[in-house]
Amino acid sequence: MDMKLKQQASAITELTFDLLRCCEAKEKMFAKDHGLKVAEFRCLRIVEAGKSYSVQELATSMHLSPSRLTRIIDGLFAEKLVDRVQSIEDRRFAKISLTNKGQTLVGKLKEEYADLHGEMLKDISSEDRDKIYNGISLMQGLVSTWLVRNA
Amino acid sequence: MDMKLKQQASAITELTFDLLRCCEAKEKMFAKDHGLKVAEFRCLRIVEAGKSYSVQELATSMHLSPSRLTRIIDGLFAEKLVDRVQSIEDRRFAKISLTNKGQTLVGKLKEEYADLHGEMLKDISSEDRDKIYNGISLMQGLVSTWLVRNA
DNA sequence: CACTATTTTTGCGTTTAGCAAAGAAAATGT
DNA sequence: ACATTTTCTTTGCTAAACGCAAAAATAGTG
Repeated sequence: MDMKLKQQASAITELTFDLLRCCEAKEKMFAKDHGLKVAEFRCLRIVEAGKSYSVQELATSMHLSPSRLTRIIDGLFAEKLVDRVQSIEDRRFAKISLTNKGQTLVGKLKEEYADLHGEMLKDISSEDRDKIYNGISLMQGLVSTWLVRNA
Repeated sequence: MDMKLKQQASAITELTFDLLRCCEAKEKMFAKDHGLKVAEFRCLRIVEAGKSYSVQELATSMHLSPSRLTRIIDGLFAEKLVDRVQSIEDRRFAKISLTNKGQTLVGKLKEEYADLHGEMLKDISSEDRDKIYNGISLMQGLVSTWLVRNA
């Protein structure tokens, strides 16, 4: 009886596809409104204040190539949003971290991006919000492990 | 007490963001494996056999500009996957539809893309699949209406 | 110290995307 | 009837996003 699975898979495929398009549009709008390129916004969004990252770490967590990350970081560095120093222990490594200016911006960015989602979520019940959280959480886990196995 | 909302919004923001990156990687892999550009796959995925579409229809449903669509269709046309004819009633309109070759491909594409998701979903319970469906469905609706209002 | 492995950067080509202007056809006003 | 405006698509141009392969720099190893 995995007719059921097939049907569910089909529906979820369709829905995820649509969600993706919408969220991409949403990200693009948000980045533009804040004077950032989409790639820059995506990168800033994952660096935490105080921590430092290698190019590779950022690349893998963004699902991009290291060379691509070099370019994105170039941009952020030019805007003085991140520092880039050679690691002392192993000078092959770069250590990328937020400048003060970067920290301020990222703080604002995260705040406002969450607010945007708050705006979307404010008219539904708390239970429905939990349903969204649980559903997306499950899906994210599945896609993520699938990717690891198939990449 | 909309502290709760803020917290939920924050968590959903984070999760959606991660899901997005993974699904983009997934789409890219799938398109590449089928010898298609990502944009082409995305376009083919929304055209149904037997129907015909204007450039604008495709553009809006893909959240892209008409000019971008012209180029994507150029590519599909060159590969003889779609036909492009002038509408007889109003010759400003283009009527884009799948060729036989296109129909065959799209059928296979949809089948295999759903199978890929079936593969991901096969090890969880039917109830959890419903949770995913419900969660993503809710979210998709919210983002979609938000976009309409804010674009 | 030569050789190999790792990390990042550079050069280059491809893909994705939109804007503004042009082109073509229909609708509208006078 | 025909000039004007509107609508739909395409073209020319530019920017952004991205990865591959080679180079550069450093570390580790026989």
